[in-house]
Amino acid sequence: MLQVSVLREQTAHVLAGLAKKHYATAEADVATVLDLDQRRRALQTTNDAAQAEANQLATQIGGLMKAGDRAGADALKLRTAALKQQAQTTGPELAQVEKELQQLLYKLPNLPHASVPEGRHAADNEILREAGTKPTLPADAQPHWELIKKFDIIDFELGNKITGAGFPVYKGQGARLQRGLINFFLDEARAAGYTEMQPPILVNEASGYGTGNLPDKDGQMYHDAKDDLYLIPTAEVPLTNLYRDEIVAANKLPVRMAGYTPCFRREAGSWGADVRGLNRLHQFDKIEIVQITQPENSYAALETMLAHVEGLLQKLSLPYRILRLCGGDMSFTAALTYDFEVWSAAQGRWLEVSSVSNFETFQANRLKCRYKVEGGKTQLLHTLNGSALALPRIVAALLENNQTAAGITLPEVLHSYCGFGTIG
RNA sequence: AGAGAGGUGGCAGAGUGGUCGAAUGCGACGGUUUCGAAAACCGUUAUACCGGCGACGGUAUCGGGGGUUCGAAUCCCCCCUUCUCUACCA
Repeated sequence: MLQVSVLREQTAHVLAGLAKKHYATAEADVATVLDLDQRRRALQTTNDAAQAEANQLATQIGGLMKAGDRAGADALKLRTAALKQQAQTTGPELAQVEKELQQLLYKLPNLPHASVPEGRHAADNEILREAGTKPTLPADAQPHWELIKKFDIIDFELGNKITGAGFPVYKGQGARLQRGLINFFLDEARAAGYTEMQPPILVNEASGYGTGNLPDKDGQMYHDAKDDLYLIPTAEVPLTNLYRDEIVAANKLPVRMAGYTPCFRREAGSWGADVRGLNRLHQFDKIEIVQITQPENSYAALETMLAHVEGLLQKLSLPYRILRLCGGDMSFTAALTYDFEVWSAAQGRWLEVSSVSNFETFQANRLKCRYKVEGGKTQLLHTLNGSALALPRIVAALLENNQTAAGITLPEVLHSYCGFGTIG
């Protein structure tokens, strides 16, 4: 959520940013925000003054009552009754204006960083670099959805039976590969200075709002109506919300956390042709890294996260490329996002396996996540996160890129983690 | 899941209708003292919003929300949560 003060003091900058994100009704919405803000402040000034008078009268009445002057007290009560009546209209009016303001602010996306390229679609993303060697596959190479059947390691039919589409069952070496990858990613994160965390995978409504998943993406999360809890779409939600309503001590900064969790996404409306196999699932495993930093350090932190993810892909010997997302393709909450894609050789396409973002104060403002600067004033922190990494597409690329007549040859680094070097 | 008891500032812990944003202690910070430190003493020590160039003033917040009242930390209702006992379970 953007800060009203920023809209008020840097209106032109805000409008330019929203335009870069292709937010259609920027002019009108910003004007409305400013208008609501002005009305809100005027109403609060009026209300506060009335409340101050009422408080003063209440004290006087108390004094009169104690002195036994019932008539005097009753006289003052006439005035408080009038104030009360006034409050009955201005009070709800203020609440209404605040609510409208809040709802409109929830609708406005974050402003993009200066380095974000112009553009509307994925095709406009800037390719930062490409690395690794694309493998030359044998003539009878198969896509991963065939390979998993051939080696009997991931079973979609069984998942259909016990749950539904998009909930695969990992079997034998498939399950062990999952476990090995999870451990590998967690160990790497720990070595890079991230504290391993195991959060709940159901969160309450306030947490959904804190990271910006609500109200924007309400339909994308699984929701348990009975207890009003949401299944997390990413560990970003519980981990970042650990710092909701906190004033973080300066010596605890930067916060660095890593967590493995299953992730749940309804993917409403996006179930289509090119989402076969492991490309898109309702449940998948992911290791997420989260940082909370002082504003002046957040872009340096983003670079370290980028380097960390890049190192993982290099250790897995997967060909990859890094994209800087354009304004139109970035998420609602991000100020700057780098996507990592790996080459899925049999599909002949790039698969997104990680998204690393700086949210600046956008989440922190909702979260009320702050620290104290010199002089004792509180200031919003910056939040960042990235996948390090999401498993299914990594598995897809590992299977496709490393298929040989003898089976799937796993990269060296995974052998000890999995307890085997070859699938098949 | 049933019964009972609680949730107050960074922590501990008073306060059961008015002068309470809240005693006291601890901790932390600043100062005095000291060669330095400890001890002692003095002082400071929540957050958000509104008004003001500022000094400062105002409003709200005692788990959350609603209500009663001129006035609520204190009374009433709902929710969340913690502890004890019972039940259950990995």
